[in-house]
Amino acid sequence: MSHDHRLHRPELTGALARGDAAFDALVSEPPRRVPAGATLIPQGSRHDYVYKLLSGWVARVRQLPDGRTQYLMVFLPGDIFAVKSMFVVQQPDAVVALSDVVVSRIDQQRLKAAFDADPALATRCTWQITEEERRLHNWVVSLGQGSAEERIAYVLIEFSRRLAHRDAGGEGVQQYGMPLTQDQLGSVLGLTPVHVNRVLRRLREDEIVSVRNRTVSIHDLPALERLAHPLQDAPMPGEAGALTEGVA
Amino acid sequence: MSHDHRLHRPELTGALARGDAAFDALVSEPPRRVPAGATLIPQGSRHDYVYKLLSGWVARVRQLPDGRTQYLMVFLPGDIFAVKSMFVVQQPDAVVALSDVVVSRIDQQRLKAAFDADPALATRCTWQITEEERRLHNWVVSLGQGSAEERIAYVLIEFSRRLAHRDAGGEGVQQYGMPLTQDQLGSVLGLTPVHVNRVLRRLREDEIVSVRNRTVSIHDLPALERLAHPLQDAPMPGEAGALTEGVA
DNA sequence: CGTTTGGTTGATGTATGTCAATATTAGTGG
DNA sequence: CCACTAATATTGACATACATCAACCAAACG
Repeated sequence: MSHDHRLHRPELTGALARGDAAFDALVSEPPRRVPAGATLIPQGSRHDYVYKLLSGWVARVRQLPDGRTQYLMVFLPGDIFAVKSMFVVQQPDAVVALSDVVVSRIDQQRLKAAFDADPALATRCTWQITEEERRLHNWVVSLGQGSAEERIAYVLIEFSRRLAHRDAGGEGVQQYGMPLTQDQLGSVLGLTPVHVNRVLRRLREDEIVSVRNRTVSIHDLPALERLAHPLQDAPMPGEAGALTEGVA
Repeated sequence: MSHDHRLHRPELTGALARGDAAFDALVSEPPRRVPAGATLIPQGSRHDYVYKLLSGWVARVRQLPDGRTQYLMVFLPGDIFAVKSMFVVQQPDAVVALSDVVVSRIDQQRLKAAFDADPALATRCTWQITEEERRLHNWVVSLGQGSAEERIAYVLIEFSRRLAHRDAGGEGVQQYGMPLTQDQLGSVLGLTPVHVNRVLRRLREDEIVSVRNRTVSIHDLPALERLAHPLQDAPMPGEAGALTEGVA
């Protein structure tokens, strides 16, 4: 968990790190291993745990009564998810493992007690939701205004940034593993899998990105960013910059 | 601020009410009156206040560099907004008044201090973000999967419910004022204003809802709910499972 | 090896966008 | 209260991005 100092309040850095540690300290059970495709939280069920994702990819999914499916959020290692458990009885969405995954979890009641007792932990949890909200805002913009091409470019860049963030704090990574199938990508993007396929083909033919074998290879990052550009948040000063490091 | 006991944890009711009162107690300046169309928070600016909306409608808006516009959230009286100010330096989106509005506000630093000192207030703030997140999830589903008709039906019902919630706690209200222009509705829904117009005409001709004069009149609520149904969150009652099992 | 799952491609349909003109309503100042 | 203007709403003709349907192919996999 790290954050961009142009965006986030730098005075929180310490509290966030302490909150993160406090979270880990509360974990009592050993981490759980969950295979790809498994459901961590079934949709509509009562649920009493909050999770931290240690490795692998996980997604929040909503299935409509008539079968349509929308992915609402993709979580990457370091993310805390289902913080909502502290506030709601039922999770209105399922959470599923996109790849083999390792998570640790805490009972919501224990966590809520600690939340009340430790402001740093409260800050860390609230920060996580705030961060999710930011991503959701971008998501809404993407779905509401973006063309298929823009949405795809955007999501591929977002993944790259978020992954790089953790590993290196660098600009983004040009190649990364991405367990989503084209079908799932469609459900993330609100597009048909065949349309996803066609757009990916075009991007590949134009030598911008290729997505093959669960691997994304960005060949022409500037071009990709140009495509995604209108959807970036905070069109701030110079250019869409890297997310920078934080946290010791 | 009230909540659904089928969804929210009942044990929080007290803390939420206390947190709400704590928020009000922190307000030092008299409420501010803001005229329709005014910008409360400009996009991309540094901002240091958290607000509570006392009356009127307010929205969070994102303007893309090429002019496209997406509304990200509509706030109704009772909502606390810009809680994010406690965590981020810059607001990536503008917040504008959709109607004449009255708000009270608190400096983020004072609020953050109180947040750290008073778990009930922290709970209230975090609850608000959680609630926003829930709405955003529904929003993403709506944009990603809904047809124009479904989205419109859904948004009209959501407004009705949220308004009724506050006033009566009842089911929803059949008639209410709604300051959004068709153009703005389009920016909320990710649709063209002319398409919004056409769909509204159809709904009016079918005697389901009419939107005229900044007033929404629901003539056939069951029909409207039937249209919006697939997009509702939390297929609450027992079943709804359906999503692939597979845990090991 | 056959079966499955995911990917690729074509032909065709449709919901929604675009462009553009006209009507209506809402302000505004005289 | 009227005349003028600017917003907003309405409608039509036409364009297109994306969906749908339906094959076929290529890895992955037991």
